[in-house]
Amino acid sequence: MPTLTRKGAATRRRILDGAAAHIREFGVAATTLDDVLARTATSKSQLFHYFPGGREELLLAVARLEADRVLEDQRPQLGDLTSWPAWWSWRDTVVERYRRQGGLCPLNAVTSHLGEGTPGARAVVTGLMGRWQAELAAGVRHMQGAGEIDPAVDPDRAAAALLACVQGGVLIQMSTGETTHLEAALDMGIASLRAGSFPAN
Amino acid sequence: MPTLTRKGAATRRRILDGAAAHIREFGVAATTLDDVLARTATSKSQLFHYFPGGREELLLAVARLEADRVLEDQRPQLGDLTSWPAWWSWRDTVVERYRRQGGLCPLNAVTSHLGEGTPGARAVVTGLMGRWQAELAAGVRHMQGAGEIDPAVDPDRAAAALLACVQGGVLIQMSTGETTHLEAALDMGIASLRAGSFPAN
DNA sequence: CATAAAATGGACTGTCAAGTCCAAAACTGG
DNA sequence: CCAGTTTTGGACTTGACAGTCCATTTTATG
Repeated sequence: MPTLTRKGAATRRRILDGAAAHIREFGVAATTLDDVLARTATSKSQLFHYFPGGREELLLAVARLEADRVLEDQRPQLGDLTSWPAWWSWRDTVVERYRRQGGLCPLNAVTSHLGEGTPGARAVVTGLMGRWQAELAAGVRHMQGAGEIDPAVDPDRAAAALLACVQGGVLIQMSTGETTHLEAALDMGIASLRAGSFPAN
Repeated sequence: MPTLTRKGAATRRRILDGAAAHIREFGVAATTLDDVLARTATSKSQLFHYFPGGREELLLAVARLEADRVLEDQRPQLGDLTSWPAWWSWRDTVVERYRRQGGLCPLNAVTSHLGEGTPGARAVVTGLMGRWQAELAAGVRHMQGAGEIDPAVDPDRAAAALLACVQGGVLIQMSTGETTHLEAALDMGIASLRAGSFPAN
């Protein structure tokens, strides 16, 4: 594996960012390697130099990039779910983030295009879900510690449900273009936490 | 548009079913027209005879097929949400349906491959969501009529949240292979209905 | 400045799959 | 059985796009 010079690292990053941008704009199917090259003013040999695995490796890298972005875009609210106002503030952040993104989810697009055959693609999504759920669960535990949530609630299960609310809301937004479902589901999820109306198991 | 003879209709159906089956087995990306032809013992000219729009039209037809199947697989429970046991029974049906399907959703796969460019693809999903939500909302209204759900709850909004729970649960199952999230979200959703812990707006 | 390693340009190849075409066969209704 | 329509076979065309290759330039380092 060749060591990257500063220039090399910059080129690699340019390709990666360009690919991500093009995908966000036109979708995965409509993104060819040549498109990326044209947009980033690079050549084939460069792309294959930095991504020896070709298209697949590049898409996977984009997936990782987008996955990281998802959590970053929820900072700092996601890491600070320590009061009801904080939960609502997180809710608003999420809704706003996806509203801005418009009815399309680059991460879902990329992984669904990489498809089942690619073990790496699944891992990226699974990892993201795991981290996300863990942070939500931490928030639930904190609220339990503060006596705001019934201690009988299973934090992981509650976090799982909440995560599903977000995912479902976003998925539906992808076809309707509206965030109505996302908002309704989040509101219900948080209200449910608060009311302690979670089933025990 | 030529009128279909009995034989022609049979061939068309064979192609459609074969395409759907192949997609469920290998995914959209790994499904070429030639694959479908081989599996269904038909020829190119037949495929283009019955699906003049080619691949895109075929995929759209598959999407419609899968969309219909989604609701059908929830019968009769979905249409009969008239008591709490009925709601739980519906819940079990949904979970079981997706467990059987395994971690992959042909409908999502197809539409995400058709991508944004295709107005028809969106319409199929939007239509499905609309019908689904309407049936859930009807169930909520019925329960309100029976005095089992707080009349202050907005049935459409509650149905929207519930639908998001299902979608999110399924989406997560696509990467984890587990139905844990789906179950947690559904349990929360129904419990929330029952407890009347829905936010008013 | 010399040398090796890394970076770059871009032409070239091979493959694969969508879509076209026409002629032959089968079916329909009278 | 006949004329018209639908159905079928499968070869052929076309285009696109991933991936290869090698020559050249640039950069790092002692």
